[in-house]
Amino acid sequence: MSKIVELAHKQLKQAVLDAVRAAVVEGELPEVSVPDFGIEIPAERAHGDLSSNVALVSAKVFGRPPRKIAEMIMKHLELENTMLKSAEVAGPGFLNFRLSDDYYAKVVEDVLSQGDNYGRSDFGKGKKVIVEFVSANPTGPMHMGNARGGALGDCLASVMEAAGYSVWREFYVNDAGNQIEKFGISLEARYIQLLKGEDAVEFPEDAYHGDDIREHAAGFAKIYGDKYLNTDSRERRDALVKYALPLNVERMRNDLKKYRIEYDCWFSESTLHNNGDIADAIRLLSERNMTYEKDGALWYKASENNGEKDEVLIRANKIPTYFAADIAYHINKFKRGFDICINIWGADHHGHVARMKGAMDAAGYDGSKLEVVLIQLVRLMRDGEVVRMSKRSGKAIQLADLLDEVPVDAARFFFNQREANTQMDFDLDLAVEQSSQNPVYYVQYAHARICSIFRNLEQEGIVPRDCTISELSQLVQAEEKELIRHLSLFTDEIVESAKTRDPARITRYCLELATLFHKFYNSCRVKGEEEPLMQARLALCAATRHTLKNSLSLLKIEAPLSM
RNA sequence: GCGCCUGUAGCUCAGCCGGAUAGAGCAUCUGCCUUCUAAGCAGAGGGCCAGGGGUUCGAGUCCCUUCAGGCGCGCCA
Repeated sequence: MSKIVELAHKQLKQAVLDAVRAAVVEGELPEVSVPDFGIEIPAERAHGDLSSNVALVSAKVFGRPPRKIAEMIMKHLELENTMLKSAEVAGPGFLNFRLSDDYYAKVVEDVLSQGDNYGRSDFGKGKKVIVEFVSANPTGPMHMGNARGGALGDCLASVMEAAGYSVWREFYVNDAGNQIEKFGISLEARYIQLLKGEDAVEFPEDAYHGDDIREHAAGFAKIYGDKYLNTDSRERRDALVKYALPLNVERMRNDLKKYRIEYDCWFSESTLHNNGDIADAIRLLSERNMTYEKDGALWYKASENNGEKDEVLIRANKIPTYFAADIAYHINKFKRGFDICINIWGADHHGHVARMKGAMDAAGYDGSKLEVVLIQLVRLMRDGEVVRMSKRSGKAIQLADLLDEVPVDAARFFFNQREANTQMDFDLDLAVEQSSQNPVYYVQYAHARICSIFRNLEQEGIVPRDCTISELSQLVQAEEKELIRHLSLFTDEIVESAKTRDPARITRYCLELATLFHKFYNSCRVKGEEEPLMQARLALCAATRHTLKNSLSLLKIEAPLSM
């Protein structure tokens, strides 16, 4: 909470408790402790600025009707020296409070004094958080799910940073295991087909059919010619993978960079295979009596640790499973000292969540520190119909396809409009539309409008100056108060967003802020007002601009100076 | 079959720890530019909160149940 909001809440709570005490002393209420009560902002503005349900929740312990209790508290309320102006009893027993004008003035002053830092807090107390997201399979291009996961994961990371966590962004590169084997088989088949004709070998049905595989094979052939045509298959595949994999990873890195995502670390799964981490993890589980052998494979007792059934760690062919590697990877994260490990996964992996957490417990780590945010399917919509095919590849839509059509600002905003765990349709027509219907432009327009006000006044030689609290207290119109009230909630919104791991709250906050500014703009003029009021409104504009910019920067969306 | 998620206006979605008359945007209709950006604002219509039980001062919100949709239940990742 911003410190002004926090102070107002504290004062309200104290005033209520003092009033209850006074009523007890007078013998009007029995001497029992008041249950924890809430302070909230009433949906209906006529109900005041803040409202408390203290009388409703304490009806039982006091043995009086809520309304009566509210009236008693009201009678003893002492609001002097607080930022609360008045109070009244309403409805079934709510106590409704009004905030003083200088409360609003202080909020504006507070925002301005914090500037680019407004909204940041130390809620997270510097706890170390790792957010692992996208982690797309490096055997091919990234798809729509990765696009959504990227926008959400990156924004969640930013939000947690702003909420006072120490955040680490990581991409887990699955450069080992079965899918790499399949990648090699696919490349090999295309390589041979390229050199000896399409009919030379049959392309395996379950291999990767994308054009990117052919392109890699061609690129490889250009360098090595037929050098690997007659070598041992193993050697050939390894060479092909060694050539193509870095190219794929590099492409992902570039695409994500275009998408404004940069990682602190690209963590290779292969290092876990090579440095003994996987063997160590399996040994650890075995020592803790969590494994057994059956049918030539080594099994992990998942069913004893939150899993639905037991899982194979080492196949009969002695190759560890993906699950084994993933256990080692997460142990590695814990060993690196992260207090919270957040993974952004596709919802199709949800079956994996409980057993992964269970595996951490089984290995002697705290599985509850591992959190998974699941992302549901995205459908791309054009003209009201689902788009399945990519124009460029004829296959599934890729992240790169999306960015060909949709500005990064729009893509990032749209993906952050919905909670992760709900299916969403991405409206292509809307995302590219440069009009008020497009929410991104609506928000950016508000920012550009504010900048324009400053430009215009500057041309007339008017320079914004610091205002006194009493000058800022002239901001008393309904539209001004609503705007300020929303500014005051920003810090809290970020904290809430971090707590619930839900960055979608930020886009909603931006939209609401833009709306309130547009309303203010239409009903209050800045230019041409008396100097003190004009300066006070300029201050409000500046505070709004900071808050808009800060919230957009959490989403890594530009705040344009003009449009 | 079992498990997870979802169901709120014609459409897309909010609804905070259970609070007062359930809110936005889009779409539809009506107004507002000689004054700081009309990419804006003001107003109107539109609801069995999927259905049914329960918990309590009070339920869109919590519990049970039915229905509908999505996903998952590999020595795949």
